[in-house]
Amino acid sequence: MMMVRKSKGITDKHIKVLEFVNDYQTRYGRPPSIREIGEKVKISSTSVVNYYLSQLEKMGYLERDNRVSRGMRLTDKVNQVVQAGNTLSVPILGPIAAGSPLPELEPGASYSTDNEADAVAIARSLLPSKEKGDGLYALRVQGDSMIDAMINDGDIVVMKQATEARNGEMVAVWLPNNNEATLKYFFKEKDRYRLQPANPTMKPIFIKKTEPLEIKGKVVMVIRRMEKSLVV
Amino acid sequence: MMMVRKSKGITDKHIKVLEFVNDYQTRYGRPPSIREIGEKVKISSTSVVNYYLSQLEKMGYLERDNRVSRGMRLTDKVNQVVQAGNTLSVPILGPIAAGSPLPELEPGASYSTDNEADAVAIARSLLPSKEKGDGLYALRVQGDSMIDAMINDGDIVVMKQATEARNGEMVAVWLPNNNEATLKYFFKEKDRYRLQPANPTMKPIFIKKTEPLEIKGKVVMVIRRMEKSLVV
DNA sequence: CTTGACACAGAACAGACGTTCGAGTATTAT
DNA sequence: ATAATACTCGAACGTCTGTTCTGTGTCAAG
Repeated sequence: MMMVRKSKGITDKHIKVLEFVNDYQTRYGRPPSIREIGEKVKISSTSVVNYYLSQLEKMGYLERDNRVSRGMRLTDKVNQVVQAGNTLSVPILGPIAAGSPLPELEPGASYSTDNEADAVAIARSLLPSKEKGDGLYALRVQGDSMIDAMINDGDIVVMKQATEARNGEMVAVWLPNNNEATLKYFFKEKDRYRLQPANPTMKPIFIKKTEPLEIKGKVVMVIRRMEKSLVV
Repeated sequence: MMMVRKSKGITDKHIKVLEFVNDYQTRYGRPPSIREIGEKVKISSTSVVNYYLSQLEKMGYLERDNRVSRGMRLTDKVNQVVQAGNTLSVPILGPIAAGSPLPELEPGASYSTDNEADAVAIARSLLPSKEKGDGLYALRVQGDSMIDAMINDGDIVVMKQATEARNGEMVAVWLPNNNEATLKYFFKEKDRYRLQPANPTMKPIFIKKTEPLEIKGKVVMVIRRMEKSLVV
């Protein structure tokens, strides 16, 4: 009853196909043939595989080159469904500075990487192996305010969406009372939070549990590129 | 006269083939067909292309899957000849610490990445576009001695072989008189060198030009992974 | 019930593709 | 010179591969 149709959406079969194409691609360095897909995804006709591939192309999950054997490649959009490739495209959502609030994220959303200019490619091998790539985003550090976190102006911090943290994890927090964004190691103590700078010579900040403290994400990685030289 | 044979070695044609396969692979996400290679490399017979591919396979530059269309993939060894893929495998040559000398490098050598455990994959898009990957190596920072360079224990510094530097570049230097390795911004002044810490709150070191100072490489990138949390 | 959209199967076709073979030319070693 | 080796070509073969077409069954809407 009613239009409870799944049409227009991705079905299990679609995902199976994408997964297999991705697996095959990473394993053999080339896309599979239509018949190879059919075998593994239990589709007994090449026309049906072709049918699915056309749909996936329309949905933007892959591009096809007509009349070329193995003429297909997965797009970045596939990362929302399946983890693909050696490299993960992490969107740079904006700047992070001490005085400005952190960019708001819709929880669970995957930020598509339409704009390649505003993204960094991270080699998957540098991330924890279980990391799928959901909820990963990056911020560009502005100003010297993170120096006590050993993070410099211009650095890129790769973060994972989170609203809580375990002791010892480095998190991005927003302190409404201080109107301040900061990156610190997080420790929950008796009745307060201890925010410990990465630089061991610096003193921690203590926040009472009654005071507001918003965890915006965990720091996964920090990248500093040295191309442009210091001009002092 | 004499065995000035190029045989057993790579010829221009071989490199042309590898370059094209690599270009095609990065552009289309799949290897080219034998005939596509022949067109671009100006080989008018498929059997000749096959001939070269067999040789390249024997030399270890690529693997082939018999009787499969586009059944070939480049190996890591290709990186020594051609820049391949989205990701560059940079070998970690050893630790860097204040008190221990930096690893010696044979100039111009390309350090093959046999051992994947001792290498980091760097997304090529994070490197300067002209960077080919020769003479790139990485060091794992040991201890807190580089804190004034905003570099932490456990960080990975990606370096490029160099014995000189321009003003403002961050270099790894060995100071024989002090028996110290350090990472600093480099400035040549009238009769001295100024080594400026990345942390603007720290004071520079001055080295008279009469004193020895060995530049071991330029810092290209710093990577800090946060997987393991701080335990204090 | 009829219609139409949708998912799937099977077969057939034409072109793409890897492989092999016979033969020719150039380069080097003996 | 002669033989061996390296390199190149062209063609033919059989299979792989993408495409297309016809047909079947399901299911919901009118």
